[in-house]
Amino acid sequence: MGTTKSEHFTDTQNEMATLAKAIGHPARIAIIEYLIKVDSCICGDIVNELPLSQPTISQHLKELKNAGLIKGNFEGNAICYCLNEEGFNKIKLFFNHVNTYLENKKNECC
Amino acid sequence: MGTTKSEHFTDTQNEMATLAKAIGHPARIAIIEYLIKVDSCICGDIVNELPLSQPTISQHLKELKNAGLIKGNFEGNAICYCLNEEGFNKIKLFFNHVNTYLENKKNECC
DNA sequence: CTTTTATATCGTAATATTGCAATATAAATA
DNA sequence: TATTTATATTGCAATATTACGATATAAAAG
Repeated sequence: MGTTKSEHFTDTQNEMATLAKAIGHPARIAIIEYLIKVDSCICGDIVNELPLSQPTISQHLKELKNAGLIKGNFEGNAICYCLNEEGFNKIKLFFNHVNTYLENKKNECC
Repeated sequence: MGTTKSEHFTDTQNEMATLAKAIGHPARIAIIEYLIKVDSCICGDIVNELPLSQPTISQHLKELKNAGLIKGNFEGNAICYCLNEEGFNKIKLFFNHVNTYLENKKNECC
């Protein structure tokens, strides 16, 4: 009890859920938006941009990285993170599917 | 401690996080996909489609509804749920922003 | 009115997430 | 080498999520 029953769903469903879940926190949205805004890697300065402690931010970065939404490179003693297109492309596939449906759906029951 | 510090983020960031979080569970992905597959409201039959108990499914439907991703109508003694375009349009705005960036980004640091 | 059918809510246990202080690690610089 | 700088990890408390049995609710069917 308490654990998501991942084994009962398809790999695609679990993967999509993992991606969405990783995006499902305002701090992580803020990180993604910041990466877009500065159009460059973030090396440390993100800690000054967010109202959260360094360990908490490090944890959020790790989750985004594990989900495949950002990737990081070592640059001397700093680490640079930027968006990982691969993860966002998977999300795009899912929402393209949803949006195509919504644009063409026939039933008007609700 | 333990609670997301929503008050430190913008309304848009919090709203987007709520939407993504609602999608961030394989059962809720499965519900969305099923709604698309059958191209009609679901009235009870979703309980037979998912490997989860009726109360658990009811809870997942509630979360999708609260997030604005599905909407429901009473049909006699049943309730019919279908996708709510409004919620998905908000998500679309966010990912359009991300995708536009990814297609045009200049820096190649990572 | 009673029973059936469909769905929601309550209560609770198991687990996951969030956040941070303290500490570790590891490269850069003095 | 010692110190500084940047980031990660550990450990823990607070809270949230997931799941389900039991029960409530409410309309339909009998």
